[in-house]
Amino acid sequence: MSQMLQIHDQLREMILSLDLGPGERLTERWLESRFEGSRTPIRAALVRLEGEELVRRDGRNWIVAPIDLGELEALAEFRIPLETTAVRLACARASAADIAAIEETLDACQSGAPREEWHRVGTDFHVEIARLSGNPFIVKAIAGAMTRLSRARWLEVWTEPSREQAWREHRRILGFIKANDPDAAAREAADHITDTRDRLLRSLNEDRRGLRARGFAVIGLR
Amino acid sequence: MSQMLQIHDQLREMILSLDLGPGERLTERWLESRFEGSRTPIRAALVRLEGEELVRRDGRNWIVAPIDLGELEALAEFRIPLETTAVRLACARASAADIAAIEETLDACQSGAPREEWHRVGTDFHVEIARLSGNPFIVKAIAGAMTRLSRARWLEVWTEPSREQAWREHRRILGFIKANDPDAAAREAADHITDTRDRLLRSLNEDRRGLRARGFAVIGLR
DNA sequence: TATCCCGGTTTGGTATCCCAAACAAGGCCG
DNA sequence: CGGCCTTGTTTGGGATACCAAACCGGGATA
Repeated sequence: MSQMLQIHDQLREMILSLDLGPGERLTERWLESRFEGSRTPIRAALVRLEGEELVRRDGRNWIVAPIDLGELEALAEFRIPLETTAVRLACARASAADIAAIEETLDACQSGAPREEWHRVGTDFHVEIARLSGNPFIVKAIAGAMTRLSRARWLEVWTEPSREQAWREHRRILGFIKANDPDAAAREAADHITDTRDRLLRSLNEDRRGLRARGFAVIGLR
Repeated sequence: MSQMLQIHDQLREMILSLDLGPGERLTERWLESRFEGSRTPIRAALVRLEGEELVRRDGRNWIVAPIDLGELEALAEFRIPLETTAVRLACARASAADIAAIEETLDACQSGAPREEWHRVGTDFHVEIARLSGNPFIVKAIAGAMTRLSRARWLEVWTEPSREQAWREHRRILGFIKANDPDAAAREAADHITDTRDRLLRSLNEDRRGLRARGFAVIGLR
């Protein structure tokens, strides 16, 4: 693979895993030594990441895109019509095998699994469901939304019950798709998005102090 | 403005206006002489345009993204839930002044206006409506969708009646928002998207010969 | 002591250079 | 005569060189 793509992927991973702090400045020279490549591929990777809004310009400088917790509401508002549409289409179009494959990945994530695993599966679920819709625009839009959500979800304090709750909701959505009940699936999907948003916001609100202590500027959180 | 952004904007314009044919190869050296800049900013512009899917890689080469007329259905399917949501939100959130501003741009486009004007206003309308929703994710998604539609709409043979029809539908959507009737606005918006898609597909189907004559590969058109 | 100014340093923006791989054309061999 | 290989050219990928602007810090000054 080209060096630029390697750098892009690594940098992306570092950003999404909060290895690089939101708002942190990135100098091309630092990245140059960090990745042992010249500025050319680094620059390309940065431009690419800028398109994904994971990196942003601040004047002439590059910075890791800050997390704006205020956009969590807008994000849910955006996801609801898309995901309800996605599950409706999935009812009409998904094959039993596709559904079974998603069921398997859900089952593979047991209570004991590491947090990274839960995080990834919880995100991928929505993208995979979107894929069942067969509509590439919906898939890309949801994938983008989940990416934007991803870092905020790392900030959340995950309790066992809330984790189980989300898992059950995923399971229910999938069940309604399997049962070919588009209305119920859509209702369940919308509720799930709302619930998840509320859980996330509640957790962040309760943990404001903890967030600040960990050095996160809690911006946009009402 | 930086040279890279100038190149990006110009190239983007050339692509969207079909000045550069879909599928046409772009060599960095040609762009270098065309824009009288070095390869560095040109490559950055290309990477950026790749993110907008206006340019694509074909092996090691850069090409102008082909038009896939087969995605027109998926595009409508994607837009309907988003735009119905947008108009609903607009009913709740838009100020009279915002609505009036859009009305004005509609009125400013009279029958005698050049085709470019109609094209632009017809595209911008949807983005402006989305903006009334106050949700930046919806705005960006719809803007992206309209960009993807843009080139296909240039291929359409525009008749005076169909142009008037679209204008009336825009007017009606706006009217329902103004009247604060979200259900009617949503229904109208969905119908408009469906109608527009059908008009476009019908026109392209009837004009297959013309398209081929103009050198367009009619791919993905059922 | 607070402020302003100035020069040195760092940074991103651009131009060039080098390279390996892809490509195309021409010639060689079967 | 046709297919294959060779070789010269073109292309994109990466590295480096150079520049102007932004930034920073220290010293002079009010």
